[in-house]
Amino acid sequence: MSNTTPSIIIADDHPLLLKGLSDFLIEKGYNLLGSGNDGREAYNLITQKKPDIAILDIQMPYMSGLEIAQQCKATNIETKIVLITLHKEKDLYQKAQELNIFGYILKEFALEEIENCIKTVKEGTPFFSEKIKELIGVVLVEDSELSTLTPSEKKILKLIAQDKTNKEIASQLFISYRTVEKHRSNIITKLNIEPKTNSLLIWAKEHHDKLL
Amino acid sequence: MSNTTPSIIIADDHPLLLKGLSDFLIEKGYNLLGSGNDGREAYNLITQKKPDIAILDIQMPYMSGLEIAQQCKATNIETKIVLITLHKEKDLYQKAQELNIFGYILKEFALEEIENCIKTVKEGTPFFSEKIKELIGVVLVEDSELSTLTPSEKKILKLIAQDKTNKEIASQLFISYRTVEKHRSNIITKLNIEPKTNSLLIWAKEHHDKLL
DNA sequence: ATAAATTTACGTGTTACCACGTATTTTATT
DNA sequence: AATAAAATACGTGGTAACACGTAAATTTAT
Repeated sequence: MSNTTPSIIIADDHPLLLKGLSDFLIEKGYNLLGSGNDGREAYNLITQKKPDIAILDIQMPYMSGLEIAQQCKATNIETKIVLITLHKEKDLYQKAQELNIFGYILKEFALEEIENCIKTVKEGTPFFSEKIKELIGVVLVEDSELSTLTPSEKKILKLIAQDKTNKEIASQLFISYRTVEKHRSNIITKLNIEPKTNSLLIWAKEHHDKLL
Repeated sequence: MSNTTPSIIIADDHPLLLKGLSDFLIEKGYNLLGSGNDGREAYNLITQKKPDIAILDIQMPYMSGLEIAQQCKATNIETKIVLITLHKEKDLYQKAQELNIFGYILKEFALEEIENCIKTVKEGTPFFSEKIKELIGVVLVEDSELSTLTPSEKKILKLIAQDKTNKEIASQLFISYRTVEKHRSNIITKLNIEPKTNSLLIWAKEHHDKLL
């Protein structure tokens, strides 16, 4: 492993957070090349300065941290992306595989964890905290359940989550409402949903994000 | 108005944010008496140092910013509370009236707004940003709908949001399930909910946060 | 081309949700 | 004490959701 300080750029649309992170990195002697207030600024910084590491908020105006990672992947920029966010994003794990995301930090993390993360990522090893890993465990199980559904079943599940009745779904998909009912029944069986009247609707609502 | 610098304490459970705010206030020459990482620390700081202003995160371990404001009100501490948060809390406006909350800052605010807020609050004038005020307009309408519900109706609505069936609700409240049905019917009428089968469940789920 | 999986559709029956009305008891309000 | 509001409960009828089974047409995979 090299001993050179990695070059870093950061971006967050929350001024306070950006200041906190910026001050911290400077105090610790990191080679901070620049900071941006939104996704566009962040992306420009990355393409211009080609930093070793980019620490980015997920939710930012103009471009999200994920979109930036996507662009970097597409244009073969080797900057390692570390995402930082408040929300425990559930489907991030898969995306982390596809894109070049090397780390994931929650904002409530202690400052020391950020140093750990930078150190680890600098050496090319992905860094995900324990809390994240717990979450991923749950998600993987749930996703394996979801993957047993056929395309039509997923489509119907999406519409259920959008408050459609069976009849509405049927007319929207040009099929009989009895077919929709059959699909519902099959979905319930596959997902092992408790046998209560509105449990499928409830399930669909709760997992709405995964259906997009 | 006085020209003395107001004494301030701050608290946030996000280290980065706390650092950002702390650094900023110090750089600007404010009289920062201390900072806390959670609600308990914040409350202790307030009771010990009696600052002019306390800038607190709403969501913190042990004690929320709101609970701290409540305690200060109860014990006649004159510290002016300014809340800072990421989430646009919806029912904050009414509470701001009851408690001694003098300001409300969103974390995405520019740093200058914080200075404005401190200046305004120091003079005893509440500070709420334009964005908050927009939100309050919407909330007041929605709350007026909710306030037409009787206590029992609200209780049942909560249970509906918790995925309970009518029978479950009935046995939990020791009333007939027919009574629950009647309440449901009345709630639907009062809230002007669209006449679809599970629209009440959907409504309850969507407004779940307001029912707590 | 044949087998397997998926989608489509229906029958029958149960339970839950919802509308609308009536009516008694309990709780507030004044 | 009197009136109003809220909570309790039932009747009746309609629609939606769900279980479980059967079965044909279609698509996908091998």
